[in-house]
Formats: sequence, structure tokens, C-alpha cells
Amino acid sequence: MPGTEIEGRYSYQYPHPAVTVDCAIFGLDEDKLKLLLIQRDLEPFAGSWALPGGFVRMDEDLEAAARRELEEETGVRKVFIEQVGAFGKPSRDPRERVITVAWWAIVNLYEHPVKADTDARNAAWFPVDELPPLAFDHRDILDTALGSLRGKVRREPLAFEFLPRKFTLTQLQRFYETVLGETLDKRNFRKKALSYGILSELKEYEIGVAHRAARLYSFDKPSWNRLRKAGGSFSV
Amino acid sequence: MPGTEIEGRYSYQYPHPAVTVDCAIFGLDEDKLKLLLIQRDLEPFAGSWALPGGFVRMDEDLEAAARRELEEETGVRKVFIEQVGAFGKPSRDPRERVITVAWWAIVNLYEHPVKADTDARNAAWFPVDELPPLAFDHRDILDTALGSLRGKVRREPLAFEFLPRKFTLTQLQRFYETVLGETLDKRNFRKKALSYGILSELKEYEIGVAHRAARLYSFDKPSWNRLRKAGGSFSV
DNA sequence: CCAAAAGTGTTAGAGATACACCCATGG
DNA sequence: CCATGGGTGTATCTCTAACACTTTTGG
Repeated sequence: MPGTEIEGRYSYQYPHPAVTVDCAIFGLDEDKLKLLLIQRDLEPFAGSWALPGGFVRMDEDLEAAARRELEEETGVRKVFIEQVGAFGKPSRDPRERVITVAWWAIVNLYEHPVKADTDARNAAWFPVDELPPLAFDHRDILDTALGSLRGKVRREPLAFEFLPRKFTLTQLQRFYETVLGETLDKRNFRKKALSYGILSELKEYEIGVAHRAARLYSFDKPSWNRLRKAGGSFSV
Repeated sequence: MPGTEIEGRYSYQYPHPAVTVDCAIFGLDEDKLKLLLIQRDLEPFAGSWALPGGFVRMDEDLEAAARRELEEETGVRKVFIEQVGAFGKPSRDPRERVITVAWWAIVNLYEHPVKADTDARNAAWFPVDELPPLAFDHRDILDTALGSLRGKVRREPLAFEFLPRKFTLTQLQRFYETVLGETLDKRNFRKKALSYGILSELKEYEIGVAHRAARLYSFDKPSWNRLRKAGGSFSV
């Protein structure tokens, strides 16, 4: 490695830990932020719940490994994922030294319900504020992931990666309230959301609701790109 | 690993890449933000400049490894360091698969000048806006590290980890201007810095300057803890 | 007395917050 | 006609940004 004295045939002169990726997969359900967990069937921590994860293959990019795990668990491709960081306390896995690179993603929970037992593994969505004890150092990882998620969501228009292409302002507000865990003032929220000029007002409305139908909007990506290039930001 | 079917004696069933830490060590010099680089003497990238780094030992925490590298290079202990994240493109090191966990630190450049050639390695400080081409993917790492540094410095009172215990408001302002790469209005800066109530006005003044001596301040950590607990923040 | 940096307040504008009622629809 | 959520505007306040001159000190 850079700055160290390494010979060509050095491969096993240096330690080679196992490296995994673990994914904090968030979903929204009825105004609750939920997390997808897998119940372990083997030791250590057999029976405990854990973040889905797996080994990084030798020729596989870290992000690709995370996406592979995500897809195996949920069937979802092409969502936004973000790295949380590396976790590597020597004792975090009792079997051997395992360094994990953690990621988070936020997926539409309705479209991807559980898809669990395919692997004979038990999977379930838990509200983030009512989680069971987690295996390994997954509680630490989750806490860091949640901080990262909330920070990112505040500063970048991630909501639109998650919402359907056409959405109501109330859906958008709910998204923020649920992810951030705080309530927002309706009028102020709408004013602000519209003020960036990155939402297109459609000539369509919600259907099938037992009350006045809400107008639909879509995310105007070109406007966002222009705004971003002009040094603009997006925050709620 | 969590969610995967692993047996006890599985050690070499799964890939074991090499894992390193690399450190972006920043220092301030005459209103310039500088970065400590090491000139490589071996292939690959012999002669190129690189971030200091090295292998993570099998029983060593990632942060401990980063601190060890930092201390080897600069002699500095007990400074604030922050993880940037893991970088692991399969091709990033031509010799074998190497995943690196990057960190940044900010040290006092005067107190820790170069200390380089102890290892027969050439080390030097470069202004961050006049860097030579870097080895491996270190340019990527650096760019990410700089973003992380600037974000962190804006939101947390890191300046005081770096400045001497007693400092002038001008020194504080310089710190921010240098790290953030932008100039700040003197009156507004002072007003804001003092508004948090986390600076103690000392009854001492700068000495030995050829102009009016500036008042010294110190960081009042208890006040900061109180403010932080009350949900307060610090931003410039 | 000159050079160099310290120190100090006010104003205007932008953005944030607080707040309550009528409207449209389906059942 | 009722329950449910949709939709709207204003006033206040706080925070930010812009801006220039006098003071102190050492040389």
C-alpha cells in the first residue's frame, strides 16, 4: 500500500481479513419508518435479527456487492444507496476478523413486501423505534446509518427516488415527516417545496379517495440539475 | 456474516482481500490548507505522491490503525480523526485486491513539520489546490475527505481541536477561511462566534506583535456540552 | 508618525415560523 | 350531510449580509 514497503510477491505477508457488506434497508409504511431485518439461523447470534449482508467477492466493487445483497433481499435494482462507512472492531465477529462496509437504501415497502423465505431465512420489517436486539455491532451500524439517512434526506432531493413518479404534496410531506421523525407545518412545507421550482404541477389528480382529490406533481430533474449547477441546494 | 450461511470452519471459503488505512492529513500554513503526502519509492506508482497509509493489523481496530499511521508520519497523538469511508474498486491496486478505509485529520503544521526521512521516505506538505498527481485512487479519496472535512468543520467546533488553547478571534476566523476556502466578514464572524457563548474572554492579550495586541479567548467546553445537550448547534 | 491589525453597530432584506378557515369529494 | 383531507395568505421575528472608521501598538 501507499507509503509502505511492499514487494511484488507480498500477498500473504500482510493480514487479509474477511470483508462483508451490510445493508440498512429502510422502507415507509403508514407513516412509520421501517427497517428490513433477517433472522439468523446459524451461530453466532442464531435466532437474533441482523442487517442483511454478505461477503464481498474478490472481483466485485463494494457498491456492487451492496447492490447485490439489496437485490437478493428485496428484488430492488437501481435505487439510491449510500455508504455509511467501514466497521471493523477486531471482536465484532467471534469467528474471525471481519470488516464490514455498511450501506443504506430506502425502498418502497409496498412494492417489495418481504420476499423472505425464498432463502429459508426469516425476514421482516420492523419500525425503527421498536427494533429487537441486533446481532454483532449492527445496532451501532444502524444508528450511524440513520444519521446518514436523515442528513442526506435533508440536503438532497432523495424523496423522489422513493415516491412514485406522480405524487401529492401530502405524500411528499409525509415522507419527510416519517424519515426525519418530526412533524412539519403544512402551509410552510408546501410553500418551501414549491419555491425551488423543481416540482411540476400536473393536470392530474389523485383518484379513488373519499375526499377531495389532491393534485399530482412530478419531480423536474432538469430544473434540479440547473439549480444544482447554479450552486443551489434543496433543504426541508 | 449476518444473513449468510456460514459454517464455523469457513475461513478460507470466502475471499479475504487486503485491507489498509489511508490518511488525509491536513495542516494549515500561512492561510493555506496543506496536505501531507509521501513519495512512493516502489512500484506501482514509484515516484508518485500518495496519502500515507498502511495495512490494518489482524487484531487492530480500524481507527487504531489510522492513528498509528498518523503518529508514524507526524508524531501526533490524540487529535480528532474522522472516517471518510471505504474505497474498494477491484482494480484500485494492480497487485491484488486491496480495500482501503480512509480517514482525515487536521494537525498543527508548525508543531509537526515533516519528520519524513526517518523511513527513507520523502514526505512533504502540498497546498491542497496545487497537488501533484496522486497514486492509486487517492485523488478520489482526497476529494471525498475534503468534502467531509469541510462539512464537519461547519457543523462542529473542531477548530478548537486544532488551535492553541488560547487564541485570538482573528486566528479563529483564519482557520475557517482557510479550511473552507472562502473569506468571511470580520464583524459578522465575530458576532456569530461569540453568540454561542462557548468562548471565554480571557484577560490576556497577544504578545510580541507590531500592532495592537488582540484579546485571547479559550474554548469553553462545558458550555458547549450544555449547548449541545440542549439541542444547540454550532455553525459558521 | 506610520504601518498593521484590532475592535466595534446599524440597517435592509431574506427566510423561518406561527397560525385557522373554507373547499371538494365520496359514501 | 358528514367525515376526511386539500388547499390557501399574512404578520412577525430571526438571521444573514453588507458595509467603514477609530483605536492601539511597535518600530
